[in-house]
Amino acid sequence: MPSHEFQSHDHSHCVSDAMNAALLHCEKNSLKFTPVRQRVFEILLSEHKAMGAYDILEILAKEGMGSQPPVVYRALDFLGTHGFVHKIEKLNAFVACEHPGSDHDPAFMICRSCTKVVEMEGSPNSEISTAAKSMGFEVEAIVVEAEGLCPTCQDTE
Amino acid sequence: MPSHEFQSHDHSHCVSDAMNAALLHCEKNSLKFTPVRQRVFEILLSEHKAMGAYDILEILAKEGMGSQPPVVYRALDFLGTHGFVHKIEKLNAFVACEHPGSDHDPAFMICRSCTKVVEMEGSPNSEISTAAKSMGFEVEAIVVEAEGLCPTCQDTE
DNA sequence: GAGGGCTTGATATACTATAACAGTTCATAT
DNA sequence: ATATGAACTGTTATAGTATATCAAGCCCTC
Ligand SMILES: [Zn+2]
Ligand SMILES: [Zn+2]
Ligand SMILES: [Zn+2]
Ligand SMILES: [Zn+2]
Repeated sequence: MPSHEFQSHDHSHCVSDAMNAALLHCEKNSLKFTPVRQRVFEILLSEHKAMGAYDILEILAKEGMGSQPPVVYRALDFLGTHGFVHKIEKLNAFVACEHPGSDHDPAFMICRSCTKVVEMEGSPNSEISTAAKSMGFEVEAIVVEAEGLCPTCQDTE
Repeated sequence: MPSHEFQSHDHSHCVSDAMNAALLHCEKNSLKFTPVRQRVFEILLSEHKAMGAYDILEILAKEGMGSQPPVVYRALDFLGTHGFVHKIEKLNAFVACEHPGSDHDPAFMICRSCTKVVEMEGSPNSEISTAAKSMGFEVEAIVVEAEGLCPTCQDTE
């Protein structure tokens, strides 16, 4: 399966896989996957792009699901806590997780041209953990965000 | 020299080394290291901690060096462009660079307890670059920020 | 059916960052 | 020496991101 998310692909699978994983996980852990939370997750799943909280809020508001910031921030907090979405610190924005179910420190590639965001496979940060450990630093979470050009945008430059 | 910046150390060396390197670099490249820029850099050098733009601004204002946000953001932009300071995306805050002179993608350790921030040696992100390259992604800049507990704060927990 | 925990609604506010324009300074070119 | 222009600073206004707080509703359970 070399088709990764920068290339065109059957995106409906991304959506249904992620949503099913989330539904299952909430079911198993008695988490309340409420309409607002579910809708925010759907919105983030619609594309492999990061969205700002206020962009999401605007969509929610149009649909009559809450029009104030705390609504969306609370939903994002829930989704983040349970690993369904990640925050992209560099962009102050949020993306749906592409590796649902697994507990992981995500690492991202952000295309500055098409603005797509893709999660790397396998959390390639053992090197960082090692470097930190060698200084006696105990790592609890790692932010890794690579910005640049995706394969498609390199061609069309 | 295993004394790294989480431990107590002769910090005046950090300050003077960084300031000298900056002065030299500006001299060599005909950059205008103006009073505001120099003072902002000094403020960031005073501790190995990240400071918010408005924290810096507050100090500047007390000293009569400009009291409006653009003043500090412009100074930070200059200092960042020329590699004297880095932004910590996770904190929306800024730190003085600990490896002046070298052009580098920084990588940080952030202690959540004492809030000190230390730059790792050697930009340990070849693993990430490799992973990205294998997907055809061309990396231009990398954010690496590890959050956790520094050696000192692990003991006192 | 009363209590308690969690979710949502709503208001207000805090925090972070930039746009735009005016005034100054300083180096350079005529 | 003066004009020109680029870059820096001052200032006002505004945009964008995030949280604190309190009130009201829902759901589970005891
Ligand atoms: Zn997809
Ligand atoms: Zn993920
Ligand atoms: Zn020091
Ligand atoms: Zn540095």
